[in-house]
Amino acid sequence: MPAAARVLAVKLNTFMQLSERELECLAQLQSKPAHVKPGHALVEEGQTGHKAFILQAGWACCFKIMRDGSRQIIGFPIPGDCIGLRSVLLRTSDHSFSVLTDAIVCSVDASRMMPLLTEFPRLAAAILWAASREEAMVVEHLVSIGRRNALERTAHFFLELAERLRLVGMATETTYACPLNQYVLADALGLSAIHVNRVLRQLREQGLMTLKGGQVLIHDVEALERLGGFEQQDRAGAT
Amino acid sequence: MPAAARVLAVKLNTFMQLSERELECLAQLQSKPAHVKPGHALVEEGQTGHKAFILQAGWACCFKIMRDGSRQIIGFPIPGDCIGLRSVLLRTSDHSFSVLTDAIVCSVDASRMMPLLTEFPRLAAAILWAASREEAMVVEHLVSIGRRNALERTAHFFLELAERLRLVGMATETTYACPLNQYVLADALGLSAIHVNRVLRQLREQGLMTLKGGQVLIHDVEALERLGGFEQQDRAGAT
DNA sequence: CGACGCTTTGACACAACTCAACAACCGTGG
DNA sequence: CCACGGTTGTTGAGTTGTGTCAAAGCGTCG
Repeated sequence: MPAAARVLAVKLNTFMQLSERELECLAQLQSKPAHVKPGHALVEEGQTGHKAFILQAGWACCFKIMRDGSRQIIGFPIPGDCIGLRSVLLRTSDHSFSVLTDAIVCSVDASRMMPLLTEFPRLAAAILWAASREEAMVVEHLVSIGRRNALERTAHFFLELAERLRLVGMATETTYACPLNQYVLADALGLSAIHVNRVLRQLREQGLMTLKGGQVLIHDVEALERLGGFEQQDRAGAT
Repeated sequence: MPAAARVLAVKLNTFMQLSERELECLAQLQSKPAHVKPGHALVEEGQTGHKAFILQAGWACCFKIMRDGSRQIIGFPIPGDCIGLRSVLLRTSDHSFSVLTDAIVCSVDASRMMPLLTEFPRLAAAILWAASREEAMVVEHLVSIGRRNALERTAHFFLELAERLRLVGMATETTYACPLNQYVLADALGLSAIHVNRVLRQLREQGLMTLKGGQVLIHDVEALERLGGFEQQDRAGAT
């Protein structure tokens, strides 16, 4: 299996042990990894070509654009995450994806996807599991925007990101690279860019965390978790 | 197949034609329908008993409680919807479910769920599809809270609800029964109950819609859709 | 060097929240 | 039958969090 295609396999493996045969199939599903430039849109909302991708390296975001031009970012896929899984199943994509940094993606052949699910049911279950985890993240995001104020919300966001990145070895306990600027953060957190700035300053002045030069530094994990109402998730799978 | 168990089947059938055998299995998965009283909690957050339910009649909501006691409602399952599908796959339930009116539910035997997915792959695909649709709703909700103001958000909410209810024959073009009070609406819309009241008044005074005595009346669909940025969804499935 | 993208800051406006009170509606029980 | 308490809806006044506008600081890159 090509090295790049292995990211997804590693992830699904945490849910259930996959056989040689299943792993091979998973690998065949993925095209040769392709480089993508920042700003490139992988999927446009409303698009009907049922495309899916697996992010191998780099940062991306999925979002919806409102009529007035503002946008809401739904989430930030990190390496190993599926992009546009839903658009394969539903007829059209209900949101857009674009790449934020130089990235590497494998596209997934959607036409081969459905038969695969039928042929390798365990793989289907694993994918269902991955989709569930993704939905859980969206739910947490929804709760955050609905019932946390800007400060709590931002604290929670960076903690959750830290945890996800740690799982794929892209973060230490207290620091990680984060190429998201304040405009992007604003669209994710449901705030204005200017307010994000104010909030980041507060977090900095209270000695909780710093975002500078694309690097997140968490100074006081405990206090930050208390502020953001963050709870370490048990993300192990079943069976 | 018991009449009550058919709700789900009808829904999945809109995605793909299911065989006799598959339908039968689907029916066997569901327990005898049980009555549930308002306020009853079906699933508690953090609970590890992997239970899932299918709502047959009545209204329910799924939500998360914050440390400070406030809550965010994620969504309102309506008849035919799955409750707690994710908690079967992830180890623990990440949010709570409770019933708002007198309701009828079938519980789904989770231990039989996983083997079933392996044995009836097409059923697994159908369930994956249903899960995708549910996630799309959560995403739309997220966008609403993040980037729409109270008025737009409320308009959008009642339109989306109308559309969903219409699919199961519980709404006409312009009216439906809606037993949600302003406190519940507030927790769903990420607002305070008092502000919901003001918003409802505005909608009423502008001749757009009325919520009175548990009945929603849409006076001007077009204007309401324009206000809420609502787009009729194509919800047909693939294959 | 200037242009550009991103960050930072201040002053002000406004949407939504809080608190407090009251009104309408209900089922219950005297 | 009416009085009652509980729930839900309604309204006003004042506060606060967040958005908007405007402008300046700072790096980087061509």
